[in-house]
Amino acid sequence: MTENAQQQPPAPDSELPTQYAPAEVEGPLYERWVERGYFEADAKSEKPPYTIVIPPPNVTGSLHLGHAFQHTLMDALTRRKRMQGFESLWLPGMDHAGIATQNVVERELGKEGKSRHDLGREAFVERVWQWKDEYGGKILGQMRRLGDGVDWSRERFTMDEGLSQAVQTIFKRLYDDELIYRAERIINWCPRCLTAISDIEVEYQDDDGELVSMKYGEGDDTIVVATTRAETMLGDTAVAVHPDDERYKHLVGRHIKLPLTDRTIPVVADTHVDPEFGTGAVKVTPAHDPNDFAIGQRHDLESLTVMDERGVITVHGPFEGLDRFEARSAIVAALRADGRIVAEKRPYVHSVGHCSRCKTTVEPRLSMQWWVKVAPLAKAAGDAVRDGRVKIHPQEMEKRYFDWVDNLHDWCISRQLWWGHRIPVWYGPDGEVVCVGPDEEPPSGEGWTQDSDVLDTWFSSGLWPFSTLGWPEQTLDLKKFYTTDVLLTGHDIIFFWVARMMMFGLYAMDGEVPFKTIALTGLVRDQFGKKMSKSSGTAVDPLDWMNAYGSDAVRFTLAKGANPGTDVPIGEDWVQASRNFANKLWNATRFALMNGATIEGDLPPAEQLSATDRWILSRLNETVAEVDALYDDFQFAKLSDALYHFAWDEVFDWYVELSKTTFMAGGEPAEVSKRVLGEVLDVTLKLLHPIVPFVTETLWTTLTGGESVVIADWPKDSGFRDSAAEKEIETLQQVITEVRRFRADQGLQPGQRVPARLTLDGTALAPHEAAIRQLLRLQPEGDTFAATATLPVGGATVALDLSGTIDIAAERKRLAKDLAAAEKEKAQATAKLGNEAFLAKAPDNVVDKIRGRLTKADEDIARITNQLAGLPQA
RNA sequence: GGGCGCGUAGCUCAGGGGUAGAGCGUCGCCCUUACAAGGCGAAUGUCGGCGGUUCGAAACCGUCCGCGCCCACCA
Repeated sequence: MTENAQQQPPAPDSELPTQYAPAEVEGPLYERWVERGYFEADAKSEKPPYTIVIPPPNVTGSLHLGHAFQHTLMDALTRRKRMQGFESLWLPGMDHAGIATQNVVERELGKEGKSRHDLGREAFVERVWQWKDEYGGKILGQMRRLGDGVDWSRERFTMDEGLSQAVQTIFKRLYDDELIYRAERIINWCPRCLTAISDIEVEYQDDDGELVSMKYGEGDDTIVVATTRAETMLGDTAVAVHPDDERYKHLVGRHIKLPLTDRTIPVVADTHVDPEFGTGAVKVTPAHDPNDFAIGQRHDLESLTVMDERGVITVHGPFEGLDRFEARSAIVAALRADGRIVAEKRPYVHSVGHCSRCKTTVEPRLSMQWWVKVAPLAKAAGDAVRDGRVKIHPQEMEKRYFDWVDNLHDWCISRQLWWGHRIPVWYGPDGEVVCVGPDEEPPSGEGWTQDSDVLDTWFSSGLWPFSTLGWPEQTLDLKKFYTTDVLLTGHDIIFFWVARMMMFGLYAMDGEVPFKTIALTGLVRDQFGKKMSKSSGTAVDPLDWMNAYGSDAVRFTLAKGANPGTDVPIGEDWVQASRNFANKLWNATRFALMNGATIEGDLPPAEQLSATDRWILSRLNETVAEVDALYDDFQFAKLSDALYHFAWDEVFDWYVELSKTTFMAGGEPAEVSKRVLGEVLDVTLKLLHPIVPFVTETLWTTLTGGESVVIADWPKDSGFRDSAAEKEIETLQQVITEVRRFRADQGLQPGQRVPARLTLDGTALAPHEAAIRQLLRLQPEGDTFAATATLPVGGATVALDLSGTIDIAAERKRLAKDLAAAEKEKAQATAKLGNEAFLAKAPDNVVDKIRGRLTKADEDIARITNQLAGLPQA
């Protein structure tokens, strides 16, 4: 609190303090909303449903600005729909986040000097549950702080009982439909996490490597192959060349000696080989490279695995026990000693896959895993967008979605982890394989064991839009709230999550899409547009800002940055600016309350309203219409901006200022204006509520005495428009601005009262004389007039004389500058209107516009000339 | 290698065939009884370069330069 604020006398007619203190205001409100059940949706309601399921945050996480951003938008959408009379459901929950969470708990264990194997599977999983109970809810508290209007009675977790049921049900169904199968293939293996990961969990980046060319074979039968992965040569079972490659035709079908081993390997011809690349000959390691595996299949080659799950060489000999990278240099050294290295290129930049969880270099590995056959599912997922049943917003993102679903490889879903949904498949003593459905007893007896793997975490989150509503049970919730309306999430998880929900949703719900619209957001960045990261210290804990400036300020800043599909920069200065806006709302409402603004009774009919009143009501309705249209197009930045400017520039800086004169004069116009001001604030606060729920709740309930703006009716455009009043007030604003500039140029202090004579008769501004005098600090009359400002009003002119100490030279200079500008304008417009091609081809409204500019320029020139002539000689 | 997007005021970004916009920052005056977290006023741009289409281009087309992101089995 500033000294200044403390010196303020308490406002007599207001219960509100002079300054907005978000921490005090926001605190109690959220719990009250929850207690009153405002966010609980009723499946039996007659109202039309509006559903958003939250992208479940990982239990390992805490709220970062990216969450705050998306949550603000989802909250705004569901709050608005609730106010519009929808049965609005925003369903919260969290994701068990398989690898991520297991890694975190393993790290914890590591601090105690233990590994998960010391505990054993059951105890370890128990430990993860404990961890989840203890820390997992952190983000839920942060959601409350942010003001998320979620239905806590429906909170879900991707490993809760219902979800497990759903997972087992769909697994069984897919298995029976032969859309889930088990196969041995090359998979992406993380030698640190010790599990398979799917293609999209691999992040490629350019790494420095070395491309070595090494000579295989003896005597005349030699061939040079190039590789970046020399260590895999221990597992080579062929050399491949292109069938048309004349250089090697004589070798195809022959066997050559593989160096450092006692094996010979065949030379095979395969069209996959690019004769232009390197030497045109490629070593083939079917067990450690997906391409080589394919070649191996075609030529019936043996697959030799040369390293274990940690990437340690297992081949007997000098390299046994070496890590894969140590083995690489050791083998290159050994080959060099043999004179078999014929060329080396280093550094050789090439793309290398890394585990998205721990950044370890991924090792392609031959392994038995479970797979989802995605072709038919992906086809349906693509078609649903192609035929418009699901809209992707912004539309440019569609292409990215199609590129993926239309070129999808089968999805490896088994993970060699302990934390997750266990694969519901049992193996019998005689090789039987039984997939167990949710209501079935697993086979019992000697020798039966369950598959030890768990499912990819995205398998269960792929079921999220319907499993959270009770599927596979045909619940009331499912009936009422599925298909959900909007899926709002970052564009970074289109493939991980969005596409999988589409596939599973269509499959499980008999072709009913999981959501009507996919709204993709950008990522939150710092104030310079740079990526925020913990390591560089640029990551901000949103709680810090929420505590300092209020949740509303953080929310408003994020909403203002939300241009569709683009990244969102945010800086502390901007949050401060939003806090200032909240404070402005606060004080404007205080002013209104102190002056008796009211929402009692009907709005007076238009005949009883002043032009000022009609102007602001006209603008109010335009704003309602504009905001509605922007909401429907997910244009959060624009609608926030529109509200910001309407409230601040038009309502607070003009309507409130103009109304002061009306209030001072009293009488019937003052009564009318109180009602209009109450109306304008009532509607404006409602319009702002979805984005800044806390401050609007406090102000709206104080202003209206209503129970809560959360359950208030969303404003409707009454259709009232008054373009004449808008024009009139616009002119008034121009005149006032012009005179203010004149005053400022003359060095008159803003508060200094200046005697002045207004000649407004016969102009539209006549009724506004009192307001003009008030806003311009003009005294009723003056004796000596030193300078004349003559201002244009709707065709006529207003002569405005100002007395005081006038800097004639400065005024002359300014007018000369304005005159030059007006003359230039006139010349341009004249040239344009003299251009026959322009007149012939330009549309009428443009020609009219140019004519208007010419008229205006003429008026300006006349006015300025007049003023210059009226200036006393220096 | 393919695809998408972006280059507009000091910074972050809107806009979009017919006189260049916002917020923040900057400068000047002011505690004008809602608000100094405020008010009023001001300055600031060859809208990335070059060509083309057009009566008119910052906007449309082509091309070049710079930047970002996504995809790809670059041995």
